[in-house]
Amino acid sequence: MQLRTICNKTICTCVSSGYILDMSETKTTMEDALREAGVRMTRQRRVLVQVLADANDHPDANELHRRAHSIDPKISLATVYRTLSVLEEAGVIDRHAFEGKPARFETTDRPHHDHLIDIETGDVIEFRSEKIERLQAEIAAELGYDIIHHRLELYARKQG
Amino acid sequence: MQLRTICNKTICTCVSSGYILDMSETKTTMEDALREAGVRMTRQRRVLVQVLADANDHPDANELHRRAHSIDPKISLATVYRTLSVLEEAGVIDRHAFEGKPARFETTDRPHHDHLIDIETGDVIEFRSEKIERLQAEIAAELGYDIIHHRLELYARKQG
DNA sequence: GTTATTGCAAATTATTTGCATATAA
DNA sequence: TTATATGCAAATAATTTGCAATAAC
Repeated sequence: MQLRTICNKTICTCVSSGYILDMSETKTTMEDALREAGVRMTRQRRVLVQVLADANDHPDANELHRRAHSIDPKISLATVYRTLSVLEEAGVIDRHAFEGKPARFETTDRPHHDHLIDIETGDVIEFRSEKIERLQAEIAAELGYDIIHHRLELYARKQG
Repeated sequence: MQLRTICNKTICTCVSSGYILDMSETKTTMEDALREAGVRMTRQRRVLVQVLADANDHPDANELHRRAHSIDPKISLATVYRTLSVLEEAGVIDRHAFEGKPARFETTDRPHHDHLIDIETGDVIEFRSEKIERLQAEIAAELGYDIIHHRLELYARKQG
């Protein structure tokens, strides 16, 4: 299992594949995908895409606004929220609503994964289990359903 | 796999154990547990415990208030919220925050289970998979964590 | 009798929306 | 040029809280 620690906020790990990609290309890829989807590229959207591509944690709307604002003060929180919905719609970001807390976002450039949340610190660790993925699909099928998406979160405390 | 359908709002199933218990005793059990925990039993709390014990779906605070109110109009929404926190704290109910929607509650009298949410209708189906439970614990352990609680939700659409 | 709980209304938090103006295509 | 996006401020939705009145133990 590969493990990557980034600041004291977020840890990214890829349990099975363990591959890490070049983030510098993420922004371009996202913009391409957005044009593809017919999304009008405004200055504000470009900034937000930038901020999201650069983020290696799971920031919420407020934090994204803070970061975007420091690059270009001409960007409002309302636009951040509206843009996040557009980007989510276009499939370039994922929205996670962890317990009670405001929604947090991340780009979809890495393969699907689930999250372990450190309940003491709020840190987020990403992981992926093929077995669990498979079992989920089996269960849904048994119940006569197709999974559209799912959410697996482990709220945990460091051992020892 | 056992399956129990209740109104067009919620379906309860127990994948592995499939046991169904006598709900008429749930209220007494809850009140006992609460006294045990040193929780002062007010008229409002008794009503809410009643409503929760009778519920076989996953009502939100508003709906619980509606039901409680119809038994005893002298109960406010604020008290419902406050009581729900007390009951959760005491471990007699679980709080679930499904995507975006307000939190929904259920008694903890049945064994732990996860949820499949029908994204068309909002229906909730309960299921349990020992294998997934085990895998989760293994993953957390591998990352050096102990799971305090977790959340697995399958957002799905009926087949065909 | 003392301390915790209630109801009410006001506050808070996260997010959304209406509308006049600005901007991408 | 024409539809779409933006900023601002006000609206909404879910939940929480302060405080004086009330009820549990």
